[in-house]
Amino acid sequence: MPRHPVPPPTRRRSAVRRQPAAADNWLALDQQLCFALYAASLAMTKTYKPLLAPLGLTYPQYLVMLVLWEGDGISVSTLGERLTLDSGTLTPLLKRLALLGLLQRQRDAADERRVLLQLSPAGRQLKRQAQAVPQAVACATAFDLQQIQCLAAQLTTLRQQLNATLSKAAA
Amino acid sequence: MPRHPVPPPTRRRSAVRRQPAAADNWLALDQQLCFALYAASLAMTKTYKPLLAPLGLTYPQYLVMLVLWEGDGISVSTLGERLTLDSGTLTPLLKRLALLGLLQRQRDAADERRVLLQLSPAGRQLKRQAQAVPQAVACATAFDLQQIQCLAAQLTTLRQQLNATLSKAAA
DNA sequence: GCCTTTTAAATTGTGTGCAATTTAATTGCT
DNA sequence: AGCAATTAAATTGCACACAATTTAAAAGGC
Repeated sequence: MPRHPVPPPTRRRSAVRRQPAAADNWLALDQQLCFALYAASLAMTKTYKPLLAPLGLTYPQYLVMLVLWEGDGISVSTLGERLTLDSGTLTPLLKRLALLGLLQRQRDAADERRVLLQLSPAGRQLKRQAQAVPQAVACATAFDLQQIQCLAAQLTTLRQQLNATLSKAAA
Repeated sequence: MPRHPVPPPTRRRSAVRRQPAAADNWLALDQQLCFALYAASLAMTKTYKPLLAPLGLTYPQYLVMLVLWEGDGISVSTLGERLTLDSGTLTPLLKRLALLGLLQRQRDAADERRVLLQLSPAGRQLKRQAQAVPQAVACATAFDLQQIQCLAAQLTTLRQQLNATLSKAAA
């Protein structure tokens, strides 16, 4: 029975002033948001997996298709801004979607640097099969619509704030 | 200027009965929770990166260290339950942490299947350097403590509910 | 005690994410 | 026009995540 009896507090650097608990708790508190976010995101991905398997899509691929179903003909960088992903992630992913026959990637004649993304008929068709996915996920959350929207709004605010902080740090 | 004029709605499969908008909106609404979660999680990871770089840790490695700082001597699978990660992810990650000299991995003498994780003195020392990280992140969120804790609680509930649904589906 | 079943890690292979670099095309400045 | 600076994708290399398989050890049934 390898229950660890809490490794004796070796290295209590001088008991002069015991940290007022708050310092220790920060590292636990931390886990409450960053880890809660991390674990929830992984759980969400796992929830989608069996629902997307019949469509032949991974979760990030599904997110790309969501954007393109709202409007295709956009460039890789526009897609990247929408999903906060860069070409390093998107290029191979888009090549796979092209290989699946869901879209075409073609250089913009007006600006040869850009690659424009066009859904194929099969890619458009797939939207119908995807219609059932969101409800299934909403059901899996056991949250009502209000809770879902409220939580989503908070997360969006959080993301924007984090990105704003990151932008400031870069400057 | 390759502004795309919205590809003319080719393939409007028979205008017999226009989908009542709700069906279309589900795929957009969906993006509000699952994508909000996804993007917020990525933004959180990016926020941690510069803060963890001085410690020589990646974000998942930091999460492992958080667990071990709360109590080491645990097995890989116990750690995995805590973080909802499996050995396929943890084994190489733990080998890197061992290579950094932050922990030792050793077979449990009482059960040779298990590998127990012991922090090294350097691993324990690192906790002090990590003390400043949570506050810096909390600051970057621009949320107050109440908001952070409330959001974390909702995300934990969400994760538990999703996992419960996944368990049921497996049965 | 033997043998099947279960369990714990490790391994293999695929698919992200992202930093850093490279390549190619456009823009801006003079 | 000519050239430096900028921009868009692609590429390279590293580190997760995870399904599926493998290996080895322990547990259970008879």
